[in-house]
Amino acid sequence: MEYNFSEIEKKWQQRWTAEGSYKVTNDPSRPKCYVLDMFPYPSGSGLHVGHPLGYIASDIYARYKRLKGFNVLHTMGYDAFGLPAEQYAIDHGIHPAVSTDDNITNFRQQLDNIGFCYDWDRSFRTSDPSYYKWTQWIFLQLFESWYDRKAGKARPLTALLELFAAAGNTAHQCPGDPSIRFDAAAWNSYDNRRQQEILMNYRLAYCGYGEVNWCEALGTVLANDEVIAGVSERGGYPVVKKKLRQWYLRITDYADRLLEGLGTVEYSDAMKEMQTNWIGKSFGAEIDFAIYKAPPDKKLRVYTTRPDTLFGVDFMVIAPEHELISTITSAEQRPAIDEYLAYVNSRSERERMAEKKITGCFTGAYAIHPFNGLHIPIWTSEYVLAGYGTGAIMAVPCGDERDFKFAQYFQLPVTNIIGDQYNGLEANPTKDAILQNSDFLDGLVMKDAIVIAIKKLEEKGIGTRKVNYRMRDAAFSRQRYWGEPFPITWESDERGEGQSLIATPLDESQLPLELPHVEKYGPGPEGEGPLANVAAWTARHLETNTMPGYAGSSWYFLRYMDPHNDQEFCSRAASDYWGQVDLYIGGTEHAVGHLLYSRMWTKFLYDRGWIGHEEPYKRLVNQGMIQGSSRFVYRVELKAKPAEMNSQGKPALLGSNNPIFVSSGIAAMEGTPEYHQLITLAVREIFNDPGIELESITLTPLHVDVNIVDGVELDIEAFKKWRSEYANAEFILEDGKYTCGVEVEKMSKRLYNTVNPNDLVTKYGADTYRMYEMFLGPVEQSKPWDTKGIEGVHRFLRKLWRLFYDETKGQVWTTAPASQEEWKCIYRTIKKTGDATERFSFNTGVSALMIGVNELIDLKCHKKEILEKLVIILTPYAPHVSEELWRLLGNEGSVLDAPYPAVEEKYLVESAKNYPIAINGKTRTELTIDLDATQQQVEDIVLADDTVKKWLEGKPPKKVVYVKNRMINVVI
RNA sequence: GCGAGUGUGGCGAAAUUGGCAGACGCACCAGACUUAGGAUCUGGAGCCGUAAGGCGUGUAGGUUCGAGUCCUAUCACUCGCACCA
Repeated sequence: MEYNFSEIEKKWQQRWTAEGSYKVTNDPSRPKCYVLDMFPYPSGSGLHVGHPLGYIASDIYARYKRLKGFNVLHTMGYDAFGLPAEQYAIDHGIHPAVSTDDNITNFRQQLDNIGFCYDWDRSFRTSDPSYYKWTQWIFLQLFESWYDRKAGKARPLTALLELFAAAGNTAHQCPGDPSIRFDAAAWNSYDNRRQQEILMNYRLAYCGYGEVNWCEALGTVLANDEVIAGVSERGGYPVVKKKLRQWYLRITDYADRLLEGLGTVEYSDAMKEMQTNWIGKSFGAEIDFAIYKAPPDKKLRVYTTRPDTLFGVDFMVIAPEHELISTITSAEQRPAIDEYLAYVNSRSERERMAEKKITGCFTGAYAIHPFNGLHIPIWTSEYVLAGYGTGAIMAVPCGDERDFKFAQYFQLPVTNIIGDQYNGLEANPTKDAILQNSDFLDGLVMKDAIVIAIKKLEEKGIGTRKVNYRMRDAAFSRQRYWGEPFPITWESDERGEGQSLIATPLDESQLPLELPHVEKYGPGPEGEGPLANVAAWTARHLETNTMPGYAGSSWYFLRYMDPHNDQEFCSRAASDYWGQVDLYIGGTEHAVGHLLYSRMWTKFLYDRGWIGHEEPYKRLVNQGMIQGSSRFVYRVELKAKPAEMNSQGKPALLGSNNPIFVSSGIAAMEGTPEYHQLITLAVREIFNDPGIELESITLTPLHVDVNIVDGVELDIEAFKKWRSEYANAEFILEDGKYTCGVEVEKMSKRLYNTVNPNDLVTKYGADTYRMYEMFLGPVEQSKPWDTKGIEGVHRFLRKLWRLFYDETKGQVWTTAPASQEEWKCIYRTIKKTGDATERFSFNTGVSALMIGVNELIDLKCHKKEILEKLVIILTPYAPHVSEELWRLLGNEGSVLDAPYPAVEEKYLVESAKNYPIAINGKTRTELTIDLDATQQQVEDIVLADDTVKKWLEGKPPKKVVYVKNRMINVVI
């Protein structure tokens, strides 16, 4: 009876499904564990071996926790809405609903093959109306809520209305526009249109005009995290700034709590760092500078984190978009400024990013230093961004690199306020220097001076302490088809003014607002979404934008807890039971996008009392990326010398019809005489013509499908079949083999370096495949895929099988009682495997199992009472073979619910230890000594040893270091 | 430029706290069984050296009885951010 993995796996997958073995119930009487994968966008190219890495890790952990007695929630769904799905559909001319369907079918089949323990009854896709009904519902709650900064939490808008009616907004500054101020009387006098305008500036989901990242090629706006270096993350198309009406999430109001929350979760430091940087909190001051010869109410307000350098200011720089620029520019500078602004306008975001040259222009205006009255020239330059701080800075060239370069370029004088800490050649951004030339700050260390400067500025009423964030409110609308429609209609106000439409929420009873099926989903008119082309849609005055991809993924983890509830997004009982996700596994690419948004939504739902916890993911593990290991063949095109001219008198091109490939070792010699000679000889043989002389050789490396390469050796027959044009290819070999070149690249179909899990499962089985992915190395680590080692893991499972059944002898397991040594072996294995699984060190978990099996083979142990424990601890890693063996041993229930064996420590305690004996730190010998030996006993034993005596050469040792249960070191 | 991370045999890696460096596996070598072996089993193996022994965790220092692990400097690679005042 041999290990027939394909039969075993098929059998158990069917039975587990039929028996509902993975069905999870919300059972508050049992301890819970929630293990979640970042759900995939079902791409058209299906899964390659890189994708399941995290899924296998979480599956092992989920199964392990189940054996440990936890009620484990583990399920899977699809992030089906969004730009990639729509783009794929457009590229392939298939409706996104159809392509998404097809892709999901394919994904599901691939996932099922690997044997995951998902409760598929809880699965959904974000594009299901029954799901996005609740995405829309949460959006409406965001729309109807504001952030009460005093209370530090979101509250319903109705509470704000009461506050306004009673006391205006004096106690609750308007987050959207701080200049909006009114008392109760004013509020009550406003008409509905004005009141709605004001409320829009408070809503957590709001609509406004703003500079957005507009991508013409994709025909939509993108969030900041979807734009990389001036081009779109998807497709790499140019992105420009454009003013458009957009929906936003007021995530900036959650900036502080998103930062604080990082202290309560277990994410990697790198992940926390990325989020912290993205939020970009900085502490500083806003300072008002009077402008020379300007009316006193026209002040130049700058933001600085270094108010201590106030006396080092040599010039001011304002952003080209700054509102003051038109009013302060002097007559003689006007032409230069106009020209400069035109130049800035002509530059795309991309150009600015790519070529960072120093540009700028003097406005002709001067600011007045509030303490020494000096006149400070005001410049404008691209390097000051309109969107951050006040869009204006005070430039301190001796302390800031950019200011310094600017000063140098325009030959502006530099004031030194830090003495010999400034060398005149570059700026020194230190905070530790002692200030000079700084009036009341003289003699202070800079970091202490910051506080003092702010205090003085506040006293004089020309500055205030100010916290700034780099993070902007998140753009929340897309001018695309394949997303959740906004449950919003645009109603004209009571005066029927077409220009001032009021965003009006649909009633909850009208949800879900279903996405209409359309045949064509091209862009609508004037930057509007495709829905603007749907007459039935526009007739209802419905919002024509759709929500971005991250809307549905911001709360999906809650839906798994209560997936079929059509009264609520998730009952409070369900979310209270399952609580936080205990383990969340996914890639780093979602570090700032998805994770920040879902953290914000969770905090919001918590604020409003719908759930009881405010951080969604307690522990986050980022699986590494599996890179592709590409293989290359080297094609040569050869030009023969004139002696070989053909009938037309042109040099013959050899290898253009029947391609010729040289092995990588030969290709590597390119350019050497040996290379030329070797190829010439080979070509003479191929064409059976000893007269051929080559004039030139052109070498082209080409990607070849990794699946027809064994290690680096090309399967030539498979290669000829791979492409019809290679059917008659010729090969110049090395040692009778064709060796391919190797390079590590991203895994992608285009590079022919993808490996499909299905192929490996067919060849070795799901259990082998699962274990091999884990055996590759730590989950968090990125590494190139290499199929080579999978045989070793497969061999392990076959060796395991032979502990139970032998090909010739049949059953070899017995019910004989186990020996002391066998117990010791199994308990050691249980301990090591369990510990490894607990700390996500799945590669060492696999190796602990291998060691255990090797030892049991050495012990010739075939005892049921030992083997059945082994089978249980193997279950998380290789569930199919474990279940099969478990049943063959005569057990009744499923191994999936067997109790994880406890470690009996008594079998593991030792009375003596084989100590390494080191001389001066170098191990020279070993001695077995009782664990409770005293220092004196140890010294006596060690010094009597022949090897030690030899090294001592008769002299007494300086010292004998004895660390119990570790080692012994003799110092000479 | 700034921030984070990683450097260990031919290869993937291991070494929870400073205590036998290289577990486990791949590839490799030798042998056994075989008509055969890309099956299976047994054994070998970091490098140099016949051996004794020496050298070994990117490089150079340091702390320590003892360093892959801690400290300082430096190099290389990977990732993230990139005019954020």
